Amino acid sequence: MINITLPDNSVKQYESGVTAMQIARDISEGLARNVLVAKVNGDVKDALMPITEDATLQLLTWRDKDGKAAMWHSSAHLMAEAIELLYPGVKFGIGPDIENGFYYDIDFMDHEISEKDFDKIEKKMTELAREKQTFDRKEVPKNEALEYFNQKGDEYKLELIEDLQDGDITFYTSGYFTDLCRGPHIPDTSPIKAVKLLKVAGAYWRGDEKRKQLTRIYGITFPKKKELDEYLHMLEEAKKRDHRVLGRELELFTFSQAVGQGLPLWLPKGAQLRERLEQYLKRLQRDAGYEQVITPHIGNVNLYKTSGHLAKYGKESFQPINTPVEGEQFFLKPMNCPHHCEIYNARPHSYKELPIRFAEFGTVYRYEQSGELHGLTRVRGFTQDDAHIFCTPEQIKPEFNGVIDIIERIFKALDFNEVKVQISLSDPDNREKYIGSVENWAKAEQAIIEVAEERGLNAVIEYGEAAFYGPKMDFMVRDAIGREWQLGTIQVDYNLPERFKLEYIGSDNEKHQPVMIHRAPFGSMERFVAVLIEHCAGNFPLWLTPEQVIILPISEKYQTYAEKVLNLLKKHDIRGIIDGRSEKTGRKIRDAELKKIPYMLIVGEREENEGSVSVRRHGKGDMGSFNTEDFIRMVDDEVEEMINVK
RNA sequence: GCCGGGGUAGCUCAGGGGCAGAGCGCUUCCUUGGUAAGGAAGAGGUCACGAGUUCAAUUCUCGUCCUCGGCUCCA
Repeated sequence: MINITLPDNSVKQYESGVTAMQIARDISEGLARNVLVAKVNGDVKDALMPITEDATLQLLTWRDKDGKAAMWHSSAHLMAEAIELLYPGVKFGIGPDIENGFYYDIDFMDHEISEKDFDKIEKKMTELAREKQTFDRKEVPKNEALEYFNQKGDEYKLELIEDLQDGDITFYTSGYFTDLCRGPHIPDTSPIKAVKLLKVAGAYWRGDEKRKQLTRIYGITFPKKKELDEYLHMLEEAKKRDHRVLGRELELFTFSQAVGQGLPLWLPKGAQLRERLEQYLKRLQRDAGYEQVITPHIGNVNLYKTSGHLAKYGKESFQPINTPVEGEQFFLKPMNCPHHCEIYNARPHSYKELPIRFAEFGTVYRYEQSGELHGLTRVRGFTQDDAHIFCTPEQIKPEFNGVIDIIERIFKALDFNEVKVQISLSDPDNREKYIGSVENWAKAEQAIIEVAEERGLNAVIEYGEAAFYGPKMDFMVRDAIGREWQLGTIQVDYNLPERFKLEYIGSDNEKHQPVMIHRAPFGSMERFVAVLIEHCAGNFPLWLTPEQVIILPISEKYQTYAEKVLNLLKKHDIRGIIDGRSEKTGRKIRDAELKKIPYMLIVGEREENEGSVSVRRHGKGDMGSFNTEDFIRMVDDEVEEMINVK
């Protein structure tokens, strides 16, 4: 007999060899129907795998992340089975589950495949799923495994098996399809009720661009049709929020072929919005002891020799600018740090001055690969909300705290309420790839971990993810429809202080090297605005939005009164416009709603007589009549509340 | 950079070897109104750019640029 500990800490005894499925059935038939896989002593296993020793057991269903993963991985097998039946002779690469669904990389040989074929494959998958095919696991000796795929003529699987140890190889068979697979899988195909193939794309075998490109088909499955519909609705919603579409509709930014790929042009409304963001951050930074600096857009090639960037990125970036002077070369700056180091070096510093914080909205240029460019999230010219903090090793911790204060204020002011933090530290088994002393790294990493703990940040620590020059902390936000975006970053740097020979005189009258901290709460203005647009679907917070108020006179007779109201708003720094067209009120309201202007003020005879405005809130409807002064106070209060959140 | 879609009016898109199309938007006129589309008329195009095939190319072929979905990359 073995002891099985369930999540509620109750312990049950079973015969050795019992399966998770049997235990589930023992608890309730309903649970057994929903079990997809099981976590046995912390490892996710097939629900039908015999358990032969004492174990903690957690039964996983569609509600669990690992349950979904198993379902989608099994769906990848199901898709492969359908494709093998429809296109005999195709060869298979790998087919894992991913965050949303699964894919399979397939060499279709002579078959042409496109989205037009999805319908046929989906139908076949649904048909096979209804057969309630079981996923049967089998351990296979290496030579047998090779023999199987040799006969099948699948060189991709053969290559995968070559890399595996004899004894570690398992096959899963479902219906007519057998695949090399570690598992785990769901018990049978019956939970796969709704199937949708999403897109087809090319992907190199093993991610190597020198090797053959396979066809990758992405798909997703659900246990209920309704859930699939909801998912597809979410995708539609995401499409509507696409910042490239909203950016055009709301006249925020554009691109021009004539100017060049990946070089955004900010339109007046977009520039206004961006400037407001910059002003806001500048104010926070001024209060936190930062000093603004301004540096040129280019730097002499020698600057980048010193920084080391030339050797690493020179060929893959924008090429140098030549001058009439033979041999003189300048580079567009790909980052602001070297310039800021030179500012630091402009005169000697005492320890009493530290920390020194230089801030600059610095525009930089990086030659990103053409296929990587995407709207405002990935561009070739962008502005970082950059700052560099020069401090002593002891000051790392308070400086991190100060930066996090700023980042948290910003996220709150912009309604990003779910924030995750990733702390990237060095790989303890691979010390030699990092620059800087072991003691300094330990000190900095300790400081970062402590800060995260003391502040109760929702943080994960990743060892080996640090840059060669220092550990870092990255901030991820979840947007309104559940997608995660990486925004702010704080990075410790031991490299540039060394390369630029940065120093300060300590209390011991000796020279010491300061630590440099790079930080950008937004990341870049471009990327941040893109994420913000998609987060709020273009409905910007009142304090930030280009036009806060639109005045809608009922008819041209009230144009003068509308102008009077507008002037009053202007005096209180409220941004507004008048829709003076000879259209009906219904029409003006509709257009203002589509332009996502937060407040609509309808004014006619009644309002003119009373000195009032009829207020309509975007997306919410009629709020009734307000004394104009009261309305102004309401707007002021709403703006204050957003900006001054603690 | 690589693979695969695509580029026709400001936007969304239809069309197709021989007169360039629709809806929305825009302009003008009529209408002067009360919480999501009032009516009429009009303007607007080198069919991305360059070459080739053809009596004739927006349409077919090739190249370039741009764009979209992936892959790779990301100081």
